[in-house]
Amino acid sequence: MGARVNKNSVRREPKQRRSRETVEAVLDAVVRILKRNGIDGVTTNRVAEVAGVSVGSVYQYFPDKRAIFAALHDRHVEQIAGLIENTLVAHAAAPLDDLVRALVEALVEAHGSDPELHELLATEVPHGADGARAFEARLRGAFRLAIFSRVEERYSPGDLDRILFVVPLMVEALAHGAALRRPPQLSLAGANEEAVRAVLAYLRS
Amino acid sequence: MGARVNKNSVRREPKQRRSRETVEAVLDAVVRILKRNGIDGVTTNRVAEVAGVSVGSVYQYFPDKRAIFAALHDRHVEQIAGLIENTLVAHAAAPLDDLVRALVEALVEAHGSDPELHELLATEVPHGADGARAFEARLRGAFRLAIFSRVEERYSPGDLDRILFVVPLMVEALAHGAALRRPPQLSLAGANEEAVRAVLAYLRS
Amino acid sequence: MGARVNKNSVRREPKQRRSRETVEAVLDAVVRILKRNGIDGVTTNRVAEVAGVSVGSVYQYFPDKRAIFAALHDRHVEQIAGLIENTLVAHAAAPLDDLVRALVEALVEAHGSDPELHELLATEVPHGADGARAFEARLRGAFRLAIFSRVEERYSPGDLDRILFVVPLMVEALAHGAALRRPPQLSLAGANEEAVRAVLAYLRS
Amino acid sequence: MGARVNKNSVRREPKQRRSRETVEAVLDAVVRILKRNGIDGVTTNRVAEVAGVSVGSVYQYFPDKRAIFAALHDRHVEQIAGLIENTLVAHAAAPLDDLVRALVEALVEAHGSDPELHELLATEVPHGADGARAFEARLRGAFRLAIFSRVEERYSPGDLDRILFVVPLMVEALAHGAALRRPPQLSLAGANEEAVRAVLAYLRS
DNA sequence: CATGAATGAGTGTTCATTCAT
DNA sequence: AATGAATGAACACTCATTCAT
Repeated sequence: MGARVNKNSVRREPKQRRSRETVEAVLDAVVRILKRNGIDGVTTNRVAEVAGVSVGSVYQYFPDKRAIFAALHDRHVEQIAGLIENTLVAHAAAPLDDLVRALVEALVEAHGSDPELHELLATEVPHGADGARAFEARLRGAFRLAIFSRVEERYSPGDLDRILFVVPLMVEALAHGAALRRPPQLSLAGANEEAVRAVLAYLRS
Repeated sequence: MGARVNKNSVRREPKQRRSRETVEAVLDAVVRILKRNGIDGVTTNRVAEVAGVSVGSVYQYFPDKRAIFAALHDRHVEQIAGLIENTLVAHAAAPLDDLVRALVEALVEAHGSDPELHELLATEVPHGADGARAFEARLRGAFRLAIFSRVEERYSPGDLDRILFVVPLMVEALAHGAALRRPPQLSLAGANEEAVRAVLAYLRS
Repeated sequence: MGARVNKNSVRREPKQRRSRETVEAVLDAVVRILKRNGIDGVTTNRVAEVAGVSVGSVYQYFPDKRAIFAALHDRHVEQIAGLIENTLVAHAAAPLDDLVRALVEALVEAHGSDPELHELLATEVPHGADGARAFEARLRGAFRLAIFSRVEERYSPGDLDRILFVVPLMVEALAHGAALRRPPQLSLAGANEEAVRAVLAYLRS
Repeated sequence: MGARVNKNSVRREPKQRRSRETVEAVLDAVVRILKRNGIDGVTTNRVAEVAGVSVGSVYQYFPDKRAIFAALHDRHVEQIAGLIENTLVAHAAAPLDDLVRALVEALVEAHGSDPELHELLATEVPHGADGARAFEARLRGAFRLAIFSRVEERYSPGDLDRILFVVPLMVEALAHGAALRRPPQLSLAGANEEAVRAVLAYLRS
């Protein structure tokens, strides 16, 4: 029986791994082309070529071109949300100041590590309103977790709603701004610090 | 000489008015199509048709398709910036609380009055990184004006840079969020209020 | 006034002529390719090339590929129907024998003059059931005219329906057969003659 | 020896049965898809799926897609020819009138029992000229048998050729017409009757 | 023999752009 | 300037066919 399970799993797993690998390869190819040639360079044939698969295979995994972009956005959102969740776990026992600082820094880092990609994703790669809303909701979920897990903080449900409305938007906007829209006079560290201050000022008000 | 100037002006003005009208008609046509058929429905030929001009005329005013989108974003940015500037003038003598509240409300109103368009502009209509940066810079300019004009507030240059980094991003993000990303439990007024609180908390910190 | 009419007509006519010419060119191109490369050689791009126009222009006149085939069938049907109507006019005063003989011969000639095309049209070029029915109806209309115009023949409405059911089918089938499905032992003239005999035998029964 | 033959036959037969079953399944699948989705819905992959076999298996039995269509036409021709042969056997001793009537009715029935399929086969499913000629020849063969078998009828070889040219074409055209191209005023029975009359009128002339 | 994932040549079609009128 | 028919490069996508398992 154990053998059977093994047999099944060794049969199914490679297929699933293959799938994931292909999907990742396609998404990476899109990113590479996006950076090299801009959105207009992203043709399904070129994506396939750069990903090292055939066009047909691309269409095995994505119903159409838009779906590729949607998946790219999803992957990105997932990365950011994962980052937040990790940060929260790592600072579960730390004072609020430190958590907020860590969160902001993590997001700035996320935006800053590949600013070009971020810009591209936000400004050129089409993503329906649903995608944008999903991003917000995912972020909110991550933050909800972060706040719930802190025993010392106690909020009424109404407070929680308001905080979960303000904080994700603030952190995302300031982190994005720190990485990509900093005015020339402001250093990255300074922007970072100011973002942390703003969030803490709100949380303490 | 006066005659010449007059002659020129009567000749040029109608022409310029004609130009502006055509440009506006084209931009409005894009918006209409965008809402009805999404970004993929926006073809230059259809834009011309809906605008009531010929394709050729569209190309008289825009070098290529991207330029149309760029102009659309520019118009939008200008509207928002104008709004801010108007609000600031109207509340030049008001207490800071009131100004901030008015600014937030004005932006929420701007986003909320045609949320569909906003969403579309932000998520579907391509706009290079330059466009996004220009938006930010324009907003910053409007806010700088708002702050400079208040004699009672005095900030060091460093403070000013930091404030001009944080506030526009916050206000824009929270107003956008209040109009379009509000969690179900939160009323528009509640979101408004919370946004104001957040901004004031930061400014007073 | 006459000048105005002229002006209008010289302006509109060339456009209409242009249209018809393009449509004919496209249809002729399809026929040429069909004979040279078979149905699989008929690609819209090749059709355009052979017709001496751009693909875009082809799509100005035909909504899609099937429409081209439909138009080809229509043209063909019209040619045959026209042939029948001409024959009938030319033999309006002739005895019935002669008319029938002339009709059969005209149709055999029509099928036989370009047998390859006929075969191709019937066997390879897709044409929905509607097309086939339209062909039949058109033929029936031509024959109805032929029979009505002969004062000497008098049929009850029921008879007429039956004749108009049998004769077009017979004539078409036998003429097609004489041109394209003749058994080896039978000469074209012999087949012709036999077809005429069959139709007359029926009409006299 | 007998043993060997047996051994071979028990081994081959199931295989052959399997083959026939697969072939039939494939052809039935084509018919089903044809009716549901038209000729453009007929893709080899879908055919395989609907037939419940793999694409690979389809290619085991058919060298390419056209061969599937050819087989479909062949099967259809065989059904009709078989029908004629059966009818002839059943009416071997009947008067000519009855035989002709039975033949016409059998063919009308054949066309009428699944008119949609017939239409599709004739108008959409490509079948090279060879196929059409083969159909004609097969029909002719069936009729030749029918005529030879009647001892009472005596025709000269020339007569026979002419009859074998006219009758199959007439019967096929009229039966097809009765089932699928009847004018609105004419009942199926009436069309039937008229077709019989026409054939008999010819045969007696 | 059977399978069905993978292939990639090739297709129909669109649409930004031009330019003769 | 304005027009809009014509262009044709380029694209998204399909599907007949293969072949490693």
